[in-house]
Amino acid sequence: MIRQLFDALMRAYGPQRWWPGDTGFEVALGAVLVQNAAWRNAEKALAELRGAGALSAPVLLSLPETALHALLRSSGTFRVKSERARALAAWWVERAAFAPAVETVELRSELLSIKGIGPETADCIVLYVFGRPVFVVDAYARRLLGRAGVGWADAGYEKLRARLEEELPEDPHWLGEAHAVCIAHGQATCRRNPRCSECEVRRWCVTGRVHDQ
DNA sequence: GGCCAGGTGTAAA
DNA sequence: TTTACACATGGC
Repeated sequence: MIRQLFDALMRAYGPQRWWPGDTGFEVALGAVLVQNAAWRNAEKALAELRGAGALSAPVLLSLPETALHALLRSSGTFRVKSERARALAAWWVERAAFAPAVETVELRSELLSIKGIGPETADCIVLYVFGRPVFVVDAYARRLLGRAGVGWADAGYEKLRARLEEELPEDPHWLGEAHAVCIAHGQATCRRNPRCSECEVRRWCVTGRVHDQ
């Protein structure tokens, strides 16, 4: 049932080519910068960093605090994110090269031990940077499942993630697309308007289709 | 002007 | 274990 819902969404929205980024570090940094921010604004900060030649961990670490603040300003909460970006960069310099040899569970807990990396951000990195099969639980996924009538949609992060990973393919590419269509669908439907909860997801429950036609 | 965006850490009950 | 709040910019 969950599997079929995602399949329907994937058919409706098509391949998403997500997550964007030229390097692993850029993708990981993007996951930090998008925290509680619109992607558009996170992207601006990444562009600023690129312009400054600071889209690499060692260079980012070498920047004075004030310079980093200025570059990250457009992503919001820039003082907080400067510290988080640095913590990530420090881990990157030290550990990223060893990551391929580390078990997924271990890699995940390493990332979670970095200050400023919580479960969602860690899973984005584990999935999109290191290609491990994890389901990224975000607000969109939660809302989607809730509207589809999934009873355990409001369970805690770990519980929800485990349950979804149990039911879905253990395939990083598929799970990446699954996360991406949650976002595509979430952004295509109104976030607050209650009518939207009567929208495509509910219709899917009846017709097996996300969109008409 | 007000509300919100692909969250997390901390403090307090 | 749960809840409340700070963090701060940019778009609508």
